[in-house]
Amino acid sequence: MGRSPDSRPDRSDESGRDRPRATGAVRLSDVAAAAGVASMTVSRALNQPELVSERTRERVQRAVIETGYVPNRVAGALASSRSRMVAVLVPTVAHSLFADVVQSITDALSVNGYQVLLGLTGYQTQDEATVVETVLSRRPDAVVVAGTRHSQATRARLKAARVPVVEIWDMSDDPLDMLIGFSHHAVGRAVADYLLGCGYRRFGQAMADDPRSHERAEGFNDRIMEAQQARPHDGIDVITRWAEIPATLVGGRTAAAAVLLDMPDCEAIVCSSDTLAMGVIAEAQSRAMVVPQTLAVMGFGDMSFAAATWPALSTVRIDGAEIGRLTATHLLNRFDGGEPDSDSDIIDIGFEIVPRQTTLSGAS
Amino acid sequence: MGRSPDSRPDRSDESGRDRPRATGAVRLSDVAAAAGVASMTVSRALNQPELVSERTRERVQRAVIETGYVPNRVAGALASSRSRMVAVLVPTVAHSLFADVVQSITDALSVNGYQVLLGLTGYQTQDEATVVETVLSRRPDAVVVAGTRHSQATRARLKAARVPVVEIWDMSDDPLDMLIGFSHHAVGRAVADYLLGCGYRRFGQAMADDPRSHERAEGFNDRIMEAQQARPHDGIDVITRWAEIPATLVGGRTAAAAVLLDMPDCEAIVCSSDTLAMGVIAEAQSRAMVVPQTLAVMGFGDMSFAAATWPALSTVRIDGAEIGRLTATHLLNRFDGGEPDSDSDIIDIGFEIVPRQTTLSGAS
DNA sequence: CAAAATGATGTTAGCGCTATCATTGCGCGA
DNA sequence: TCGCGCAATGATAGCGCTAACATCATTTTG
Repeated sequence: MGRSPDSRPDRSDESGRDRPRATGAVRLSDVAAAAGVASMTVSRALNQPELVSERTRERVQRAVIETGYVPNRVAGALASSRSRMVAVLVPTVAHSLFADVVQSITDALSVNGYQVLLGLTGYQTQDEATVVETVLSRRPDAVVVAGTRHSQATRARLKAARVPVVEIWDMSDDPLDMLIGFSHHAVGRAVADYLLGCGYRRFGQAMADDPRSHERAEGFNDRIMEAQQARPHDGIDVITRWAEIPATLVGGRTAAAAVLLDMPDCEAIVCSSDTLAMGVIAEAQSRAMVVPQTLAVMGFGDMSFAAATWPALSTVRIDGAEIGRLTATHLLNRFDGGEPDSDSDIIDIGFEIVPRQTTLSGAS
Repeated sequence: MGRSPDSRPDRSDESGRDRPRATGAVRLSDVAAAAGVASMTVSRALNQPELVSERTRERVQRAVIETGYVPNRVAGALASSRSRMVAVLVPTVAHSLFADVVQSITDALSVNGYQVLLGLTGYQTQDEATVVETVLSRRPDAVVVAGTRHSQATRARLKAARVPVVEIWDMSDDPLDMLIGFSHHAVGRAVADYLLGCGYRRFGQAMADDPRSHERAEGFNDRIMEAQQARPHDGIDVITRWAEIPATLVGGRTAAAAVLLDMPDCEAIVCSSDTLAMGVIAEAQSRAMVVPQTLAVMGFGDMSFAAATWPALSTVRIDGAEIGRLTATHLLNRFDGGEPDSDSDIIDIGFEIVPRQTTLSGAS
């Protein structure tokens, strides 16, 4: 045959490489030449060392150092259809709750040689669809995505990708695959329960206008309505005002002002984040309202500053790092051949009400 | 020839694909078959649409939708040696300063089709070397790395990678390539200057034990020593105590306690982060010391809570988002063929002292 | 002691895309 | 009318690696 099927000779004997250097980088075959073995043997020595004799392994290791070889995992991923990348899609990392999750996923996965491809979806559903398509084009071995409310297109794409998917930071009856989060609705109910228990009756909500805050607000309102029906003459009531995202102190002040305008006798304001809560406190102080005696404030997130402010902020704690750890564990299990199992693949990690000084915990 | 050199037929006419589906995913050639054109034409229609006639472009677009094609950029990256990924290496994202930078780099790059590969280096130099090697194996088109103090191995690897490198969050006389940051030493001096101007004489430092905090402490001490020499009888003095990383409130309290043990008449404590500063304030309040009358406190970072605490925290503001934006702009310029230019490729974005209520700004 | 099993290494054939060059068709000026 | 330039498209040959199978030398086994 004039043209041998081996159109790309890969002489691995000492006579050396002969394909002209295409990219300037050291390739597997260069290491192979230096070690006097075949490329495949180098590949094995690096990726499945147990299959290679000790003598060869050492020679290869020496050759790797000598040549300064850095594997090209792009090529490796293409050849093996395993990219060893996990896409993590969150609305933002400039928000310590999601940042904690990203941090702990990254930490846990990196130990096992996986890397994180970061996708920031913003708070708009249509952005999510674009980001999902973009990250899927990298053929990640798994996708972690915040939230359970996705567009039909997003769901279809994620399913078509045929990779493990973990939805986090939320609960749902109908997860795509794995689900590790908590119920925002339950948070709202629990907060209402707690504040009713403290004896408050007239509530404002200062909530960021994102889907998960909506759900917490809904849970809160549900519980309040139950209380209204149980005790119709107690004057229990709630109004909700929405703040722009991202949540800022100023947004909190504005929302608090709106609440106090429409409900001047409001006793407690519930916020969708600790940051908004700080703004609410600032607004209260600027009106010479005393927190919590005149106005109670409840945050969400238990960010690092919540315990340190004065008065210390009552809030709801979510263990984001735990979500990240569990996510990593479950993914590694799947990569390791573990089968989907709807029992253990849906985890509600719950939450914790943290009463501090911005709410009066007097018995009702 | 029995074996045509085209060992992988890619019939693009309507008769259809014939390589058996290897991975189950839709390939470029499937789209080509559906559109009745060659693979290459589809590739062009997607990546360089201006080279394709409008009629063809539309047919391809229809075929893409019809087949549900998601490009495989792993293959694309291998073929073109351009991955359209930028590696971003920071110590942590669970810290709003770095999170802001990551957020703004990601935002700015994603508009141009680039994605961020996240590498968390921790605060240890040896970890950095490993992370650098790992991310370089993905052949990113650029590397963004926090800090300028790298091991020799790291520097060598980054240089060998022959990609643009941006060092951020720091200043140096000897950058690897581009540099966008500020001088920690100058921050330390400026803080000392400011506090001396406020009339304080006896200083403690509660600093996290990381390289950049060390540099700020050094700058602070340098300025203090100058003041001592200028006014030897004023009793100007400073002691420094180190807190563990990550910086926490408790770390701040502990460091403050250590300072106050060794220098009971300390007038002002300078911290390497706002979080530590909150801890210092907490410790002061627990000792019934009044901030700022008995003890002044200075933070670093101007995190979201700094303005909202009581008393509001005096601190140093760094515009992390601006670092991210500039980084993205400079990288995109390079990708676009821009040449290195040592004048514009080294940017000191400076910082800002933000006096609030934890320091007495009385004239000295 | 032949046959089968095992361990170590090598060979081949792609993974799905794009750089590059080749080909085709068409308009246009001399 | 002929060729030239240009625009549009196609064919070919890899990018650097690994899955899968092939080979060969030992070792084990009945």
